[in-house]
Amino acid sequence: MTKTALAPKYDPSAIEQHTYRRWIDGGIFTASVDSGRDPYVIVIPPPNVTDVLHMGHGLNNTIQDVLIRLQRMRGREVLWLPGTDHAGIATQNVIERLIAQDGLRRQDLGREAFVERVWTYVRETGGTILEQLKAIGSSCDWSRTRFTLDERYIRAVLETFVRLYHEGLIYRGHRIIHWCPRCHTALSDEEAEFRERDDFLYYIRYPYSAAGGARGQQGAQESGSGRQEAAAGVIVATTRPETMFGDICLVYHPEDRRYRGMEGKTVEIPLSKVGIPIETSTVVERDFGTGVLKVTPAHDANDFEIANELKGDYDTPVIMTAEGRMAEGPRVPTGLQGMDRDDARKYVLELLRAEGLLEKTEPYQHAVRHCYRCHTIVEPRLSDQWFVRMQPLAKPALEAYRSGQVRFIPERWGKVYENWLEEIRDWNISRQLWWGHRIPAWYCDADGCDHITVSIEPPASCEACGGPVRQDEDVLDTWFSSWLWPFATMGWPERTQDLGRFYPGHTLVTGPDIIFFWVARMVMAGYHFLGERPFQTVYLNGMVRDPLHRAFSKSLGNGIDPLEVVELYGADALRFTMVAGAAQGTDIIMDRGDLESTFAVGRNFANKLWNAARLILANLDTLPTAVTALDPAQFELADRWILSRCQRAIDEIGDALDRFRLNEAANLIYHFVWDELADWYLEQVKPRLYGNAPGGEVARGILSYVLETVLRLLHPLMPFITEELWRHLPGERESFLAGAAWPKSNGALLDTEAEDQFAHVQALVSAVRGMRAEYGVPPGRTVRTVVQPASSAALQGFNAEQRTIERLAKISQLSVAGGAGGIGAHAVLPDGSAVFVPLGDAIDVRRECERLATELERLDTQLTAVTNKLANQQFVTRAPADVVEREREKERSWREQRKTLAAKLRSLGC
RNA sequence: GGGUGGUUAGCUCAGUUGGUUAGAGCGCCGGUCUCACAUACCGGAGGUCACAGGUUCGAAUCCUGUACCGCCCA
Repeated sequence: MTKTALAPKYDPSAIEQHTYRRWIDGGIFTASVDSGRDPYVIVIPPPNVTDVLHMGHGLNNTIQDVLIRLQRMRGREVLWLPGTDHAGIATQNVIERLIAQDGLRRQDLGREAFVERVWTYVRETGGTILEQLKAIGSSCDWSRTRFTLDERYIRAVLETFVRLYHEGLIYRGHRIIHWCPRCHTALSDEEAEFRERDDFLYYIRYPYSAAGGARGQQGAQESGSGRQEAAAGVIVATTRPETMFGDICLVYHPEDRRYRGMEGKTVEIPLSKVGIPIETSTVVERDFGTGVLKVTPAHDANDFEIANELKGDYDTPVIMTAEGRMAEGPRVPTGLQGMDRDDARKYVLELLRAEGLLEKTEPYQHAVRHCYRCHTIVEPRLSDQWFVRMQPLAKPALEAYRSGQVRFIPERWGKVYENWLEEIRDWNISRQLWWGHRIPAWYCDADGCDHITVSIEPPASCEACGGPVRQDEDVLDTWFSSWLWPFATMGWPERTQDLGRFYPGHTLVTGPDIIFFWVARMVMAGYHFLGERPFQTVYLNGMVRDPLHRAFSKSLGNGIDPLEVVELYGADALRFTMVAGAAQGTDIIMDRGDLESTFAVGRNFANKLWNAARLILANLDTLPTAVTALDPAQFELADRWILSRCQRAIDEIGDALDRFRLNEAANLIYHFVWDELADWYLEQVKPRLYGNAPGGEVARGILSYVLETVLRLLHPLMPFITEELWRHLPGERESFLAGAAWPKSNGALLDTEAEDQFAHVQALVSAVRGMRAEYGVPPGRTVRTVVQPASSAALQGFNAEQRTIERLAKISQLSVAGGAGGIGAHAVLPDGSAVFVPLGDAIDVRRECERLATELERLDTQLTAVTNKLANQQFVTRAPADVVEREREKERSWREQRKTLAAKLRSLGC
């Protein structure tokens, strides 16, 4: 390996791109179909083809990469399959905005030219987000990159449609759907999100029609009002007065006494003066408004259903256009025709007020559906659309969860999934867009034939009558293609090698916001088309939010650009910070105002590792001896200690990762590297490295082993820096850390005794440092120290590491013997060992007495508590034996400490 | 309206099945440019674990209720 001196500061920009290039050239990320290894597969949640990387992608893909790199190191045949989604509405919107700059609408271009325009854009920019994923280290198999509009993928989508149609699971339906008047398309239930809105409830009088001859019935008015006009009609409360021109009747509950006998009477719609009857329906909520409901079947889903139940034979008058403007026609007053729905509402209210038909207005908060892409209020609209019959598909998906075939992390999301599937409704998959998979259905134009030909290949003529056909204008919901992602990416419906080898997959990592849109539907599709679950575990990561807990969004400008973070602090710093900061499934808060402190953890840690490695590598000029080839008899206490701690790190980190506790794994490796390796072992080992102490070979062998192990353990989290340092390790090993083996712990190196003894060493050093600081001993000055060990472990530790203790605590001479009394600074270690630092004049006896007295007081409080606990028969008999034993141990040690402390107080004459 | 998550140090958060003297990072205070690292080292301060009840020998952890913040569904 090249032996170049490492820079004193870690500079990620100098190595990241180059390192990524090397991985690619080495073919490390490419999955093999014939390796014979056990596969491990993750399919990426495909980002929109027009997306640019944001922090949410950053977190999501980092988690995937950690899992992928771990399994790769564990020897699995790993496939992380990347790709993008054509994102019908979103992408079409982008291009429409683009051509709008030239004053063009898509209709001006025509369908073909417009779609070609989108393709041009997608060819130019579609790879952007995938390139950005490389900047954060994602180890995807780029040779298998897919797009939902790849030729083969289109084939899979069409095949799916045709099959489901012939199975009776896709049908054409005439009903109210959610319509976005801005995007000009239908939406599924999931795509029409509820949002709370502060609105008004308008109480409108529908006068009795003159023709109807209804006379002064006491009707909808509050009894107290007693106003004369009250007699002249029925009052209806609505949030949408502008839709009243589409009313077909008014309804009240048949048991509502207030309106008894009104059934069959006629009122007229204000302004338009169209006469409509009054009916009854049991679905009316009597408590709402006045208890009378206006029924507008073409513009409200509930009303549509109510209308279907009514006895009378009614039309469903449509009074609004696809653009959300008031329609032309006899029902809408001419002054309103062509007016936008919002303006129409204002104008209608104005007119009603003028005519004295607006009884009252009250504030009303309610949830209104909005388009999930452009946030425009959705317009319920009656139309013909294609639907998927969901119940039969949901069944196996539900069963998969209940039987544990598909599990969620965190578990609670499983209930959300289950609940949605239980109450599933049919899925509207038609989109009135141009960008997407065109629906493979052809309508017959022949007179009297209403056959629909559904096939993958365009039919020459109607398959029923041979008449001329024309294709459905619409495209399919994007999710109708992405629900096939786990297998369509692998070549389905062909039985490809990839499909045989890599389906089913293992883990899906995504956000809880798309459990319905995507996760549940993928499970359905997996079972329906392949008879198997698409993955076993769904890991749902949290969202990235700002300090006010708001999701990052472009309009708020509160987002953090991951690429900016990569540039400033490096991809590893970004990754580590995110993983360490995001506990399982919880949101992560990041402040764009203070990037420095937000990412300090990761950046500082990378630099720490870099420098620890720099120290070690600088001393490995000769090939170090393997740990297993060293003579254990020559190990110092610290050697045994670090080796033992290292084994625990291996086990604990592996365990945390297996449990998807990525943040625990991050914190474990952090503390092992920083607190144990750097702060203690590297300090302990220096004399041996610098050659003035024997044992250099042992030290170098162990350092080399520990560093190598650390690099392996840390690689999934911080791939770049570890791969770079890997190159500098002397000796023969795997050429890429990314392809190297995950470490296995060696039970023979576990050494509880060494850990125990070394803990006493650490305690002593800390105690002396503390006393030095307490009395302001200058850092350069050495002190004498006398310690009286209270346990054999302490005694052995102090003896074994006397030189270390002296060096780290700046002690001129450490006496491990009795007689630790007199004027000076005093401390007691957890096991009761007494420490004495004779500071002579520097000591203020009164202050020392106070300090020790405080200590004693604290001990007494604790002792009382533990003594009471142990005196409690209930506790001793009911608590588990090991808990009781631990309490006894505490009491022993505190009593010991107290004894020592009391003696010190006496000797100081306090 | 139903469901669900949260409320722990100034800030961001850990705390697995109830058994700690409640932890971390950042920030703060004091001291050090000690030959790997000032993106560092050493020492330190800081919390009645939202509130009120309850279960238990024992509650940050379990139960009930309240308040506030969030998300999902209707």
